Amino acid sequence: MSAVEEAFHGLRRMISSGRLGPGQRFPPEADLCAELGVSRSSLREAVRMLSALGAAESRHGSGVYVSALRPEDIIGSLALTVDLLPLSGLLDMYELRRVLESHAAAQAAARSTDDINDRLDALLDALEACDDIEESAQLDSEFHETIATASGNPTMVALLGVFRARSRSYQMFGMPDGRSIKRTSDQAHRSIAHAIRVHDPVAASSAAASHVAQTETWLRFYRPQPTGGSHSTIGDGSGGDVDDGNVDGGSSEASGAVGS
Amino acid sequence: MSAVEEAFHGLRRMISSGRLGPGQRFPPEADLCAELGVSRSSLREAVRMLSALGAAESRHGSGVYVSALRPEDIIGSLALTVDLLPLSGLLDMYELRRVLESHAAAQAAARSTDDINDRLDALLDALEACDDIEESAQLDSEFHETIATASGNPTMVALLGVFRARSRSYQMFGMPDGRSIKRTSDQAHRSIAHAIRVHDPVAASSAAASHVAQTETWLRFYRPQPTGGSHSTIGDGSGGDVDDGNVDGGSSEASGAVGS
DNA sequence: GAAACCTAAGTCGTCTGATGACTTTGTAGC
DNA sequence: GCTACAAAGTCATCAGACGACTTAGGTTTC
Repeated sequence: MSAVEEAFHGLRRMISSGRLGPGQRFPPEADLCAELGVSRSSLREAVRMLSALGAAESRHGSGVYVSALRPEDIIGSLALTVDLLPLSGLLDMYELRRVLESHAAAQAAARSTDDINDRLDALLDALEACDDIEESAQLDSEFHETIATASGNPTMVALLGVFRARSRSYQMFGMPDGRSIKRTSDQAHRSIAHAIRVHDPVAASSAAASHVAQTETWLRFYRPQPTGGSHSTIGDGSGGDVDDGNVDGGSSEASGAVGS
Repeated sequence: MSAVEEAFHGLRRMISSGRLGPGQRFPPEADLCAELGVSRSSLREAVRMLSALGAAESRHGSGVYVSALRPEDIIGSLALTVDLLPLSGLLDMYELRRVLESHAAAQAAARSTDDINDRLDALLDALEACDDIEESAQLDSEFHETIATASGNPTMVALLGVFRARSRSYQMFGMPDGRSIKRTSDQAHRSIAHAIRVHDPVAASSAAASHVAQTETWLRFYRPQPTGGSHSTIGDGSGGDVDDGNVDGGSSEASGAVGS
């Protein structure tokens, strides 16, 4: 095992063994080097890995700390890399998103309060009145996040957040049929919100599933122009019912707009 | 922005802009340092981050390469850190697992072939005949992975694999009622496999959901002894219907056994 | 001519030392 | 008590050197 791997697993073990708990501070770099038997460079690379994965956090001048170790922290670490996936892979993710979003809507319907329902309605009012592409994307995202939060599972919020962040790179509302797409999307949102308000989990679930599936279809057939550039599609020949022909992959730099 | 972050985003942009595609090689370290304006140490830390997240791969003597950028690659990077989560967080993840496992079973039921059905039956025969805790865990895991694979979505396979890897740290079959638990688990597996064989997605879905929920209940109330040590539970006061009282968190070092 | 071997260049992996920046703590002064 | 300041502790970054590994190309051998 290389020096960096050695250090990485050593640090990891300090947490998994219970020696260090969430929020606690690691010993100083010098001590860690001595204990793990590696140089400072290698140790630092190992710490970077742990912090990229959301399990540790380095504070300049203070020390290296174990993160809070909430599932959200770990899952959130995906956010910076899902952006890099080509579109063909994104479609696989949409199947997961559809299932989870649907479940979240059902849970939200079972547990919704007046506060939540009012907030959802307010967001939809603003969204329908909104003409700006970027702002629409933001409101759309908040709508879905509110539902996820209402479902009561922070891990779900984080995972759906990651999926949503990825979608944002596509100019869905900016596509040729943008206005028509947005109208359809607005209606779907109303259906979901209504089902949640009347505590109908089954209706909420299917409305959400249908909404995500619709978005997926737009993505697949309209082939939106990515905003940051494009790279070649990778061939993973196992997409199930996913027609992964020569769909071009792309990725986000400028933040575009999204319909989801 | 710090030097390492600068470098990290620079590297990331090389991919997202389309300048480098999956499998392609980055310029040598020296060139990257010059282009990004950072020292070699900082650059290397940035590369480590990217590789920890599954987006790049460094090969000694050869160069740094962009990964295949399949969703599995990215999601698989979670495997090394979910082990660190305390039990309270794990229960949130089980809700996601239940939903996804259930969906995968339904998809598998719709698409199962003779090969798959035979393989599932063979695994269950072996599992029921098996007395060794560790081997049981392995067979159990293969059973679930086969179903996920049959569902046709590699991203799902990867995500469920991550969840499963985490479960393995708990000695479920080794608990006081281990034999009884394993019998119940075996029966549930048979139900799932049967529903898949007869192409009944609804039955497969509910059988799988029920199986995961059962496992979740065992985990929550039996409080298995973690094998590697334990750390204090973190309080996230938002577990939905999850009763996150003073359940002790733990983590894996020795590979224990699992029922799932 | 083909295969095996060898050599050299290119590249990453690791270590060491030095300097700067930031945080924290304790102390002195008011 | 509060502020200001100084000192110690800690991480951030850079630079240089050497070793290990891979790759490519040429050479030898059969």
